[in-house]
Amino acid sequence: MISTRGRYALRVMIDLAQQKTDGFVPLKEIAARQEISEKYLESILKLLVKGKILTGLRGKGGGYRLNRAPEEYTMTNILELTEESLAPVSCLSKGADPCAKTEVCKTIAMWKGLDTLVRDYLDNITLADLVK
Amino acid sequence: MISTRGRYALRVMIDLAQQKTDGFVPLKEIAARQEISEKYLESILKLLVKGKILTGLRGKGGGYRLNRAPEEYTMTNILELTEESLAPVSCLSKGADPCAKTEVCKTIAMWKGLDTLVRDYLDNITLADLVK
DNA sequence: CATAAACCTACTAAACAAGTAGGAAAATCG
DNA sequence: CGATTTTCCTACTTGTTTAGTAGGTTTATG
Repeated sequence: MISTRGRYALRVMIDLAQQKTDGFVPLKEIAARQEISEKYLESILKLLVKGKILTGLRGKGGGYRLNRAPEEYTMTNILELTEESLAPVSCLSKGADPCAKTEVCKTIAMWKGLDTLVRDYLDNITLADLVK
Repeated sequence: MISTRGRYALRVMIDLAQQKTDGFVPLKEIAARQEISEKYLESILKLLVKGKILTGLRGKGGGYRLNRAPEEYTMTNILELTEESLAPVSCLSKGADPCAKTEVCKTIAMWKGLDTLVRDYLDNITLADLVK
């Protein structure tokens, strides 16, 4: 289940993609438009900056800006920064300790199939698709 | 992300489907085979009995038994009993309070698409497929 | 130098996951 | 009946995560 964090991140990205200016947009404005607490949003934007999908600029005239064109962001790009893991089961998470029962596990193929299905779906939707 | 509860439930169902006897199988045996704590497993089996996919019989000679043939159980049938919700976002959960922003939400179509995708996938895998 | 902005650290409250403990009720068998 | 086996039921614990808050520091502009 995608968390509030991920859904908010997505809303921010959409908000930024919709701004026609190519300047920096202050958090305050985004928070107001999206009706999300400034402080909480701040912690989410920090993740997006750290993940290099946004740039933040301090000081007067500063704010946040997309690093690429909306077509260049997939849902996976955005959500993997906030969600820790998009895998359906923990043993398929990136860097998970390998399961001792892999050999006898009757379910792993099913989970891998689901993982691929979800990932393909999210990889093929871009920010531009949502803004349209 | 599917919880331990859900994964254990699935393992139990597979375990029961693999028993050739059509009698009742005591929890103790399942727990031993699956290497899961008896007490924890108990709380999971309670959910499955409550959800009517297993029957429990008390007393000597008692235990648990599948209610239907393995082909008759879909993954959704099993997982929805332990997972609270299989929806990708909370506003799509059964009985969720409707989102006030539905009208303007740019993401709902994407989430519905994902929900359908996952549900179709899990609806078309049966317990029998995993036991094979 | 004032102001506006991102950045950073720390804290809180509530919910949930995973697991534990102890006993009550029911069925069987001698 | 009475011992045993088994599910059923209630309650507790412990750790982690979510969602959010608070307050201050750094950086850039005019």
